[in-house]
This record gives sequence, C-alpha cells and structure tokens, in this order.
Amino acid sequence: MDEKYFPEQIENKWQQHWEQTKAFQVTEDDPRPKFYCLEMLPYPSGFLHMGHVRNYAIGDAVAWYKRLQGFNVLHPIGWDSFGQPAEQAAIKRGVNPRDWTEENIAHMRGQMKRLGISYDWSREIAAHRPEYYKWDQWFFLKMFERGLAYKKKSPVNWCPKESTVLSNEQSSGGVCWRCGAEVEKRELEQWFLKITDYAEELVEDIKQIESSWPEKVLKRQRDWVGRSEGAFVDFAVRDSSQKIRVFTTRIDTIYGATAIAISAEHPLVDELLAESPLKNQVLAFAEKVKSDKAARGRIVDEEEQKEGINTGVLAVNPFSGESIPVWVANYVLIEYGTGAVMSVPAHDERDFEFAQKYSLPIRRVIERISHEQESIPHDATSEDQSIAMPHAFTEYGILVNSGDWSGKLSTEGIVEMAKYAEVHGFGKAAVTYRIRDWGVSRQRFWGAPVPIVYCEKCGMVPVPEKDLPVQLPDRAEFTGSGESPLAGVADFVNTTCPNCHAPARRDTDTMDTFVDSSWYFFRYCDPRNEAAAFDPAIARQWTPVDQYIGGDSHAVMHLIYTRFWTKFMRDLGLVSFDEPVKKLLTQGMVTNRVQGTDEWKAMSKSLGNGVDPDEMIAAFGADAARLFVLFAAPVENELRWSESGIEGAVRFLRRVYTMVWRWNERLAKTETTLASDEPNDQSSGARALRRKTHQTIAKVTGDFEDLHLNTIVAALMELFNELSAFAVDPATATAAEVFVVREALAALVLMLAPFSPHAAEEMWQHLGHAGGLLNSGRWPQADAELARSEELEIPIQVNGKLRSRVLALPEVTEEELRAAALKDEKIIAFIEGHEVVKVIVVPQRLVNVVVK
RNA sequence: GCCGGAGUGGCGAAAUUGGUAUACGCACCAGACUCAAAAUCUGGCGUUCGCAAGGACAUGUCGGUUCGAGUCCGACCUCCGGCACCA
Repeated sequence: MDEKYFPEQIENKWQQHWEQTKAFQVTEDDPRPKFYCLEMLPYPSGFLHMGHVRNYAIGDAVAWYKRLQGFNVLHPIGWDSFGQPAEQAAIKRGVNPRDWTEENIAHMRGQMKRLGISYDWSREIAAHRPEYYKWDQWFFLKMFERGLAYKKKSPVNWCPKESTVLSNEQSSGGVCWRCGAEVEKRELEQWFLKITDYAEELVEDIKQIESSWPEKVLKRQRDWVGRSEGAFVDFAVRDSSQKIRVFTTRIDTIYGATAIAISAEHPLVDELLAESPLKNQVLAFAEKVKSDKAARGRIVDEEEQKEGINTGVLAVNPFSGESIPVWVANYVLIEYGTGAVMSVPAHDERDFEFAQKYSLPIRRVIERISHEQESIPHDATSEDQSIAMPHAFTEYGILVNSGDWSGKLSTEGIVEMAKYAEVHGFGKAAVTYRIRDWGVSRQRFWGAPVPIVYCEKCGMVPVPEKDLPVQLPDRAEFTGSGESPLAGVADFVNTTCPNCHAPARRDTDTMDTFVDSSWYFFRYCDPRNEAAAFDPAIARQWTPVDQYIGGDSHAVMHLIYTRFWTKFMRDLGLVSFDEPVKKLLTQGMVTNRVQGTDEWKAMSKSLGNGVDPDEMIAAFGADAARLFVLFAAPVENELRWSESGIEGAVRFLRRVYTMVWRWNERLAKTETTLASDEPNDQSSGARALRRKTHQTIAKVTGDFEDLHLNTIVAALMELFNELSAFAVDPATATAAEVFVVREALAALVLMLAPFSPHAAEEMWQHLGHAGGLLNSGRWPQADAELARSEELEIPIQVNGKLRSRVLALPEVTEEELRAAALKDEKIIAFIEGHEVVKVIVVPQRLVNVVVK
C-alpha cells in the first residue's frame, strides 16, 4: 500500500479490474431481488459535460448503494444517436453522419469509463443501429394497424432555420426548442400518433406516481394534457339549418350569453356568410387574424388586443330562446374545444374585455352567496348591469335572471343544465383536452424511416414485418432544402409494392427521435433480441424502472411520450403495468460563473464557462470529482461549480486514505472479534466512536432512501472527524480499540463506495478484505442500541431562551429533569425574584421554565 | 396575469412530529512545521456590546398562534421556474 493517495493509479487499477471481471454485468437468473436504476440516455454530441457527470454520479451512487444492499442491479447505458447535430455536421462539413456518430460514441464511452460509472456495458444500445430502429418501425406498424398512427394534412410547426417540422412540445411558445428560431405554420402531409386516445389515462394515472415523481413535473404534465370538464351546447343559427357548437366550463352562466364568438379559422365562417352583405368585410378580418397569429411569438410580453367583427348572423340560445349575434373574434382558438365560445361578459374576463370594447350587453346571472342574506336573490335586479360591474365575476354563486334555473347554485346548474341539454338534444356534459396528437414526421435523413410504401394501385401499404428494418441508405445529398434528403436517394425511394409487387415509392420521412427514447429502457432488458423488441418475460423481471434520473428539461416531452408508449405496449400485451417509472429524480443544472461577471449560468461553450470532465479527472481524479458533485448541493438544486470545492473533496479522500494506511498494519495483525467489554464502557472514547459509527450508518441509510446525497457526505465527514479525534496510536492500541477503529473504518469505506468507488475498493482491500466490495451485500447495519446516547445534554430555557444545559440519562423522568433544571445555578440566577408560573418538560429534549 | 417553488453566515448549505438555529464543506484569519513558499496539522470564524464572565440581536418584511416558531396561520416584498387569450 502506498503511503500517499494517488487517484490516477487507483482508478486505473480498479477500472481495469471491473472491465476484466465484467463486474457490473447482470443476469436474469440471479436469485436476488432486482433493482432497475436508469439515467436518461445521452445524445452522443462527442463530449460529456458536467451535467452528464452529475446525472451519472447520482445514478451510480444509487446503483452502488442498492448493490451493496444485496440487490441485483440493472444499470445500463446507451445512445440517443439519431438527430439533428449529426445531420448538421453532414451538411456543414460533409462528414458521414454514421461515422461522426460512432466516433462520438467511442469517445464518450471512454469518458464514462474514466469516470468509473458502473454500467453493464454488455447491454449498450444505440438508436441509429438497424437492430434498434427496426423496432421503432415495428411499433409504428403496430400503431398503424390499430389506427393509432395516421397521416393527415395539417398545419405544422415549421422551423425555418432547421427546415423541419416540430411537435407542439418542441415549438412551445412559438419558438423552436432547439435553435430558438420563430416557428412558422405550414400545411404538410404528416404522420401523427394518437396520444390523445390516452389523454384521460395520462392524467388519471398520475395518481399512481404522485408521491414519487417531483410535483413540478406532474404539474407540467397535467397542464400539458389540459383536461377540462364542461359541456357542449349547440346554438341553432337563425334562418339556417346550421348549428354552432360551443364548449363551456360554465354552462350555468348561459343565460348571460350575449354573443357567440367563433374563431377566424372556424369552418362555418364561409358558409354562414354566403349571403351576408358583410361577407367581404368579415372574411378580410378573418384573414388578418390568421396572419397576425402567424406572426405571433415575435413580441412575447405584449398581450394581443382583442378584436372582432359582427357577422350579422344570429344564433339562438337553446335555454332562453333568445337570439344573439355571432362574432368572429381573434381570441377564440380553433385548436381548443370547438373553436367557438358563448360570450358571457359578466362572468368571464376575456368576454368582459371584448364586450366593453364593442359595447355588447353585460348581463349578470350569478350572484355571490351572501351569508347575511336569508333569502336567495331573485330576478328583480335590472337587466343591464354593465355599469355596476367593474370587472367580470368569475366565482361560483347563485343563479339569477336564468329563467326556471334562478335560485340554484352554480355547482348544481353546471351538472343539471348539461343533463337538460342532453335530454333535449342540444348538448351534453363533455371533457376536452389541450393535448394534440404527436406529430412524428421529420423531413430528415438521420432518423428511423417511416415503414410505409405508396403504390399507385394499393395506395398506402405498410411494410411487412418480415421486411424490417427499412434501412437507411449509407448516404444522401444534404441540400438543406427542406425536403427530406431521403427523397433524393433513388435506391431508397424506388421499391415494389408489398401487396401487388408493382413499382412503388417509400415514405421519405423519418421519425421524431423521441420515438427512439420512448421505449429504450425496455430494450436494455433484452438488448440483443433479433426476433422482438424485447421478450416480455425478461422485461417483466426488470421493469418498471425503480429509479429514473435526468434533467427536468424532459418534464413534458420525453416523459409524457414514454408514459404514452408504455400504455400502448400494455395494450399490445407486452407489459402488464400502466406506468414505466416508479421513482423519478430531476437533477438541477450545473452552473459556473461567467468570467468577469457575477452571473452563474449553465456551462456552455459560447459563454466560455464550461469545465471539461477529462481535465477534472486528470487534475483531481474521478472519485473526487464525483464526491464533490454529490456533496456540494442537494441533487435537485442548481450546482455551482467550484474548483476549491473539488479540492476539498480530494483533501477528504486523502485524509481517509491516510487513516487507513496508518491502521493498515495493525488491523492485519489483530483479531477482529471484540474481546472484552471495554468499548462498552460508557465514558470511553471507544464507546463514543462506536456510537457515532452506528448513528452515521442509520443516518446515511435513511438519507439514501430520500436521495439526500449531500447530507450523507456530510455525515461521513463527521464520522471521519470523530475517528480522527479518537487519537489512539495504532502501535499501542488495545484489541478493543482496534476493534472499534476497524468497525468505524469499514463502515466509512463501505458507505463511501457509492460516491468514490475506486478509492473505496482500494481502501476496502487495505482493511484486510480479500475480493471486491461489489455485490458483497455488505451494507453496514445500524445497531440501534449502540447508536443510542447514554447521556443527554438537556437545554434549559427560561421563557423560551436558552440559559443553561444539564446532563441527564435517557431514562430520566420528567420530575427529575424539572428538579435538575430548577437546581441549576444559572437558572436560579435567572429566576430569582420572579414567580415560576410553570415548567414545561419535553422528555429527553428540553426544559422551559416560565416565569413572570 | 395565472400556477408552482424558494428566501437561513462572505459562499454552497444543515436543522425528525414546533423544542439547543447555522451541522458538513468552501473561503477567510491566527498559530505550528519551513530559510521561505506550497502542502499538511492545530485553533478561530453570524452581528453586536464587553478585558472577561456574560448579555442583546439575528432564518426576506410586518403581524398572529404558542411556554417555545426557520418550521404553523395571515398580509406583503423579492428571486427562480412553468404556462400564457385553453372558454
């Protein structure tokens, strides 16, 4: 054993050892209970950044902890290797995307190994390899069979800078999620996956994961699905057979409807106006609204003005029989509900604003429930109350001016009026969702081709399963024109119809890369299966994922798609549960100071505040880098990079190492059994050290369950400090002292393994243990009896302020404590001349003397 | 605007059910070792009054509940994140 701690040497040695012994490979025939620990698979950009390091350090800590506890831990890694950057590199530099990607993977794999992350490398997968994307295509065909994959011409989000289609999730806020360019709308034939069929489940099943996923992720998912309970109501158009269907969550306010407002894109706009003298004006307005919308996103902060135009058409309120005007309004969205709303200015802020601008009547039909008021307000109030209302009253209350419904509560009205509408055939209770179907078509080369063929005779024909995969060609022209590069590859496009064998053309779009990542962790279970995406029986042994770790940037996209995909796989009979991930941890960002400023921002090349993991490893060692990353902040917080912080981590490892070195020889020579009662002598330092050891084990084990990794490291440092304070010379230590030191050091080293595994393995060996720590199932057990304090220091307060402390045994009675407190000299001095009103004794905790 | 989350030393942060606020680390200061520096080790380190013993004040602000509040309640301020006409 070297006297000095040389991380490079130790890390190389153990990495080689792990590699040679295939230390982290797991099998399904292992009798131990399983644990599936998963980190989000990276895009192979070529270089690991500190965010990756943090992600994998957290995951590896969990994996090691569970292994040491005796679990059979599946801890795999792979590559989300389809996607834009490879294609950009091809366009800009003419490189082959496949070569570029493989080189990046090779480099990043090396970096991961230098970090010593305990992956089962035999299960490594990469999305761009045909043996993987074959199954993307297979799933696509299964969806196609069931009508869950369909093609439609639709306005899509188009990124002009990258010449591609984006999903709704990827164009949130009107800008491209990747390059920030403003998104345009285009009409294109696109493939969609029917995630909307699962909208209800995606909300409902949140119940199953509520306590184990971060609230902020669940909130964003709920918002994204946007479930809304309400009702449809049909308003008949006067002098026409047409009806306008509106969606409302407040059918109780329907007697207050003073207009119908429809979206500029509403299909009835043309038809309704056929004979109207206002036709040209209204259509011109509708066009203007559409172009304004296309331009939106440019000005983010400026709320758009509400604008509208009266079409001159009248619609009939089916409840009151009243005729009200139909307007086209820019604030009504075609994408949501029915693209038409009933305008109730008195009880909706937007309608109120609109009504004020265009002087539409504002009619109050809900009154606040007043507790002083004995009787329910009746309809005697005046008709037009616009003057009396400074803004809309959006609360629930009691219905007024609502015909026979007056006097009912809003909540009753909402239910009963929807029923009434259904009975009379002009509406019904309904639930709407904001979520849209998932557009997966990309006009890109570097992705999984859509396995569909177009035949003149047979039309759209799915590629038969036996012909999968539809292989990407080796190369294509990257024109950057916007059309899929595959369209220019004749060998690819031209094929024969699987049905009639006539010449046919392939679909030239590729799939969104989020398809690849929606099911990849099932593939890890059975990664080399050539006959299926995975064997359900094998997947059942590992899934669901017990702990998933990644950034919260995937709170809606990846994490909602993968939930959807799982439910689909369940419906195929491949899995038997609803939710793929039991526990989710979203780690915080890694930031660094931007040079010359006081700002902390995510590390990036453009800001010049990046830190290269390889340099960190070279300078301080992987163990110290990992220890620092886990210690410096709670896992979900932002992590501020600090060079001196990482130096502190090296110092700690060095001290522990030196301590092991000092005791190494003596530990080897002395029996491990506890030969006498000596360390149990209450007052001895040895007893105190044992107590600290067992207290630390209890704390660390508890904190691991909640992933409070930073406080675990603090606790390990405390244990080490106690060990240092136990200043016994190894040469002259008694057998009992050697025993407690061994116990403390062994516990410390074992519990350090999830943070700094190489150093821990090395020290474990020097503590006299043959064979590795790994899979030893030796996570230390806390002995509650040994952890218990024999002597308590009880704070004594006078009127809630700390004035003194007394020592007491844990068994001390309340009476004894009270007496001890009142006998205390300092306390006597404080209460002298005052009347003791009462004495509060909290057993084992504190005494508070209350005086007047 | 709406919905979340958070405000504790110079900094990152600790603190079971309300019960010794500031654990652990970083930075800083002093001392030891050294010709010297680095490294290492030892000690100190919320603010303030005091030679000291000790006291007063401190968890964003103001109030409340309580013997006792970082923790609970009410109002407000600030910061971060998400959504943004969702009927």
